[in-house]
Amino acid sequence: MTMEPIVYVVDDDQAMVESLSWVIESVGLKVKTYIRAQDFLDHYDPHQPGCILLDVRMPGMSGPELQTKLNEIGASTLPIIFISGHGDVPLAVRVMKAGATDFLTKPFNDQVLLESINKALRVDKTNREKQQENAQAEAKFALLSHREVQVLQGIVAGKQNKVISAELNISLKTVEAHRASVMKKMGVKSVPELVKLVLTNSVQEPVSEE
Amino acid sequence: MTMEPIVYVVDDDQAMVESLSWVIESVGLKVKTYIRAQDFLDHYDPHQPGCILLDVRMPGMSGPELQTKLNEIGASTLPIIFISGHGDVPLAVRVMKAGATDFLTKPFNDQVLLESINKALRVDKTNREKQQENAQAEAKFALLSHREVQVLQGIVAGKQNKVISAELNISLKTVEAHRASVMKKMGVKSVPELVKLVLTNSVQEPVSEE
DNA sequence: CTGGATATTAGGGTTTCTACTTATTTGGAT
DNA sequence: ATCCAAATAAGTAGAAACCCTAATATCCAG
Repeated sequence: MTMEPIVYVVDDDQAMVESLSWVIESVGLKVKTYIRAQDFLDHYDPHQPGCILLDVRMPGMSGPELQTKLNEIGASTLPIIFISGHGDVPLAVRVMKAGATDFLTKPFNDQVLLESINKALRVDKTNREKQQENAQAEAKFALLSHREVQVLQGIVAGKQNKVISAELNISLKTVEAHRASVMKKMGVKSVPELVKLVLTNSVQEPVSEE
Repeated sequence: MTMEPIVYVVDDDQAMVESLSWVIESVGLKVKTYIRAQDFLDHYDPHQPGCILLDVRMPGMSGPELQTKLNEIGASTLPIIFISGHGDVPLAVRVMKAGATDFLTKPFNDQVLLESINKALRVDKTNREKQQENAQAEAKFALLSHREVQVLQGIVAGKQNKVISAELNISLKTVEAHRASVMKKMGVKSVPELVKLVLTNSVQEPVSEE
């Protein structure tokens, strides 16, 4: 289920919106337009891949304000390309530092626009793939019981079963049972696979205090 | 050997340089100044922590040109804070996309400047720590013979010794010997440690966010 | 030529992990 | 109260890994 990406155009200038839509659709990309930032917020689907072409200056919620809001809610960070008619360097720098992928000043070349959109869509794609992997690892992790998590941490920390059993005050046999259960639930057949799964998916690591 | 960071000021405007130096030194930071980008290139030490305050427009090599050059040679990417007297949005966006940590337009508040410098120095510090760990791992890795590297890869891939021996067409006993040698040379006592060492140090990238 | 590093193999013993089965207890959820 | 998942634990057997010593062959450098 690889959804076709959508280029969201958020701009209050009707003529600009139509012009942008024409250019973007001319290369076969889907476009959805909003004349107010709030409209976008109300209707967008976090699971839909794509990117945002966002006007800086709009009545109501401004482009940068929308960016801040999207960053705050966190879920599904669509890449944002800002579009501005006036040269405001501090603003441009601020939104770039806040994670925007580009900041275009009018008038701009169609080629520049499309290039920027393509890059944003590529970024979104890799982000989503990463998130996907992560979600799957999290889902498996959620299946583990409290004890199993403790044992998992011991394994990843490189501790032997007997060490884990001593630390948790349970028998070696019990640790072995939990260990087998962990391997099965996490869907791996070797310790290195388990370690990789845990490390590359930002699952919590054992904090070895000393 | 934690060297004191140095704020490099690269600007052809003598008055500006003195003003910046005064502010930066007033909070106890060391400053070195250059009136030409080439001077900086000729004299800077990649091992010296710090950051660069870089004027955009200079006779000879411009600020962005220096940034490009530093990115090309790659080694020791000092965080760069650009300083500009004129509002050129496309330029600001370009250098930010190229990795600059900030872009200040004159006139700017001392507080803003110092805040930006502190952030750049923090970024540099974490980058260097990461590079340090990486270099140590690389050094250990370099000690391994060809065969040992092959066995290491097998281990990290989660293969059993007998599988590795079959793939390399050598006896199980030989694999065991190489395996022990690998663990010793890499300075680890368990497979999970080994996997972590390899995974977290195989590919390094400079950190750029806060 | 010789010493050192590397690669290869082996024996033998110890430790650890895995697989399979069985069984008791306990704390929630229905 | 009953049922179930989780935690606990034991046994047995075999596979795999670890540890130590030792031997042979090759190649390179001093």
